[in-house]
Amino acid sequence: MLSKKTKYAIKALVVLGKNADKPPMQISKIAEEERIPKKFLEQILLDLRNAGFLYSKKGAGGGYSLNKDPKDIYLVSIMRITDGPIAMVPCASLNFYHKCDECKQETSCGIRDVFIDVRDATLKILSETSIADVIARENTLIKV
Amino acid sequence: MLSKKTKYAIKALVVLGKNADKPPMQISKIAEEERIPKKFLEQILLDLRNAGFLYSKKGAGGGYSLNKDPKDIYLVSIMRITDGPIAMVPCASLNFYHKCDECKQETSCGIRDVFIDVRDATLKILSETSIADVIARENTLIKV
DNA sequence: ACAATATACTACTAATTCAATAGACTAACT
DNA sequence: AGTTAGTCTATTGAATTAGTAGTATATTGT
Repeated sequence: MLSKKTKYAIKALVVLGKNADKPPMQISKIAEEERIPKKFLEQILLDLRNAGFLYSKKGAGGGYSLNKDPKDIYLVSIMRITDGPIAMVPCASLNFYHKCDECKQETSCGIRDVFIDVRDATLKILSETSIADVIARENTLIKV
Repeated sequence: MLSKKTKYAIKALVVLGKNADKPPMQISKIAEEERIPKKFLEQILLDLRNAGFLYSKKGAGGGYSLNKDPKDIYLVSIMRITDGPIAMVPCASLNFYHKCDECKQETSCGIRDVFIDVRDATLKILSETSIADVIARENTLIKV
């Protein structure tokens, strides 16, 4: 399951993506619009900022805005910041690899082999889908 | 992430699949071979038994054996018993659907739309891969 | 300068889930 | 009867996740 943290992160980035040409948006406004606990969102946006996805400005008239083109923010990057690994087993993770405690010989593990395939299939989608794509999908869904 | 419960379940089924033509295998033996805490494995095997995948026999000479052909036990079925949903968001789940608390209009949610694709990609692999396939993969990996 | 606004940062708490353990019970075989 | 092995329910402990609190810092407008 996706953590709420990740879901909130994507929602916030989508909102900020739609807001791209306007002045920065405040945490409280994003929180209200997306029904996200404000203080929790605050932490999430901070993580995204520290990872270089967001620009922030303090003080009156401040807030958050995207620091990149929505086309260049892929879901996989967000998920790795907020949730960590994409793979369902640690031994199949590219960026967060570690050995399974109980595993005897990883190289010949059939489970790992299958879940490497699952990881690749998931990764293909998540590394091809950007915030701009999510927004585009929403627009399509609304029209239909 | 896959729960340890699911990982242990698959490991146990693989062992039992390899043991298919022999007398039933005891929990303690499976636990030892696969380095799984015995009492925990006990519960897992019980779940799999209650779901119809295993046959069990009490008393001396008893133990567990598969109740189905390893070809007919798909990873997706096991995961749904031990972990529940396959999808990464509840609103994209086929068998364990429920609405996201904070979601306003699900039908036009871009996140859901993407994660339905992820679910389908995952599902394709997991519903095509059986215990027999996992065993076959292991054999191939050992040979190479 | 000062008040108001808004993010930055750290620490903490609550709730939930996951992993594991314990123990008493039932069935089967010798 | 005694031993072996699964059945079943409850409980505990650990880890993770979700959310809250409070203080510090930066920016703007008057």
